[in-house]
Amino acid sequence: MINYKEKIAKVLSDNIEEMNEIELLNMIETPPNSNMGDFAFPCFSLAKIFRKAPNMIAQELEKKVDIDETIDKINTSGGYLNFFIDRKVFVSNVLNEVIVKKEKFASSSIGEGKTICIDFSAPNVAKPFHVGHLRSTVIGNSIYKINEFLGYNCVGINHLGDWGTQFGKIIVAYHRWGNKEEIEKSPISSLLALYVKFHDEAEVNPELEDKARDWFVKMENGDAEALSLWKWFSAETIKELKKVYKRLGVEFDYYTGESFYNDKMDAVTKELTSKGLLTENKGALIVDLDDHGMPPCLVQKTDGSTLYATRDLAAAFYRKKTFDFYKSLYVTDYSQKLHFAQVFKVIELMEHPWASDNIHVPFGRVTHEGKRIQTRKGTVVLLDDVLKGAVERAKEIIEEKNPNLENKETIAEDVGIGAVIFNDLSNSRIKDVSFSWDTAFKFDGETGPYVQYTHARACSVLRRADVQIDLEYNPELLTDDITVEVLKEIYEFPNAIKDAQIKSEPSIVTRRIMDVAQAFNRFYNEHQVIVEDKEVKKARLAVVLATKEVLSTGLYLLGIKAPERM
RNA sequence: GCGCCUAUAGCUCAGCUGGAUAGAGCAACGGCCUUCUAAGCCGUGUGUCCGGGGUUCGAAUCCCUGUGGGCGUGCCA
Repeated sequence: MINYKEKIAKVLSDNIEEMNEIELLNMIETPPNSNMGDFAFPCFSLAKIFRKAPNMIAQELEKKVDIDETIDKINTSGGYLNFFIDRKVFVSNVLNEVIVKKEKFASSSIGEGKTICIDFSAPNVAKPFHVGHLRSTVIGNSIYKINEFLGYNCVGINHLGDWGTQFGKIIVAYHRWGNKEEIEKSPISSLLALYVKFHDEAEVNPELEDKARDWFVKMENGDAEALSLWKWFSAETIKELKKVYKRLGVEFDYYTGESFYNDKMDAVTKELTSKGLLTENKGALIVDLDDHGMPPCLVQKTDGSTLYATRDLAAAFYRKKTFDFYKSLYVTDYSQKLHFAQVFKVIELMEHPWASDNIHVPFGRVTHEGKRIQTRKGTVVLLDDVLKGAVERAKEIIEEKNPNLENKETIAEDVGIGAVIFNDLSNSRIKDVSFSWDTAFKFDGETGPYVQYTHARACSVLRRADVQIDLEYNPELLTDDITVEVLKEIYEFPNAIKDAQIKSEPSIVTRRIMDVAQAFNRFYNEHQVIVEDKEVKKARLAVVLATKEVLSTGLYLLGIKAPERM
């Protein structure tokens, strides 16, 4: 597609020797209102250089600057030089690109040959999957899809919380209060009950904590009973987890949880020792990070067992060795910020140049009615309940609006789950989200169903028209404000994806497809597409097709289904 | 105490590496379905952009400082 800003910057640089093309490119902006122009160049900063008033400079440039047929006219307004694009050229340029590339529109090969590891979701085994885990899952999944779309080779890793002292706790609890039949019947809820009970009891009986740590030491030392219990608990929960992922449409390339690194931590400790980074402190082994303004990174506990950081170090080395990644992302909530800063710093101190390729992608925490969600306190909002509610709501609306729809169940599932995912991906990931049952089930306005509905609507028009869409349409019929607005949004779509990739920020894609949908709905209400006039019909259908492609690609990148009817 | 994050309309949030009258959705009220899906569209209004300084021709945006909220700060993950 035509890069207008580059074009303008190039011509400007021929007339302004004092600045280079890149500087000029960064100065070009979009006016707040399209009747002021499509692109603008503010001349204020040139006032000093030329010792002239900005509006004078703008007027002089107006006379000198001449682009080509892509720019229809240039005028000035105060200190601004405003460019008006040729709408016919613009419209056909954007539409042709989408019509030719179809679902590949906005994709790229920029990442070819580069591997990106994405560590996401990582729920704890033996604990229920709640709305908090959902964030890492959907953000990570979308980042995966976005990178893949831009040509990167992605490796999705589910770093399950399947190792650590928490298992000691469950083993202790199981020995005291558990029974086999109950766990087999409903593994997650029984294990959770044991976990909660443990914490309640430990408050009055703190020695339980010591017993739990002892059991974890046994696990790390290969104790048969400890390991067989651990294996059983893990297997039961992973079975349940896979059902959830299937429902969410999320896949992983590897289910290598923390336990996977059990035999890979020694090597790290050895390397740390040989590089003189490990020091003993109060019986524990640490890497001192005082010089770097951070508390020490704990690598081994007094009792000889390992920690989260030890496993993350081992994981980083394993991933570098196995995948030779270009970047390695960790999608977790921001409370782990310091932890990752420490781990990455340790790798840097070990003098591995790829230390800086590790990136923590933090996101805000989920609260429920202002309170934190804590598994052990029992204040969880279970994902199952949320999905169930959303799908039921979708079903109700279908019965009300479109009772003759085929495959109601499937579509209700797509829409309900889509609403939940979309909601989680619509704000900047760093912001805390306050979960509320009301907004989770809202299907009006800036929501997933709104975008899905718009997509289904576009599909419906295309189906009814039943005309093959090709490049033989007349762009002159598409130059009105409302239609051009749709194409401007589509024009920006590829940039949104690139931006989202750079920032690991799926909400940029979410916002953009919202805008596309909004512009399209305006167009849809203003212009009848299926009309007698064949020329008009064909031209408008091209806009419908382009919108449909962008919406379905956008939803795909967010991990949301785009049903053709709803 | 120290470090990081955050503060924009009644609520939930956009606002790109500073630029022209600060924007959406929700909620409220009014209008639009004998024409392609009304889960839609159009209209009506509200802002000390947390306070105070500073840089700049220009600051919601950058710097300093204060305040509110969140998170982290050695044997959890």
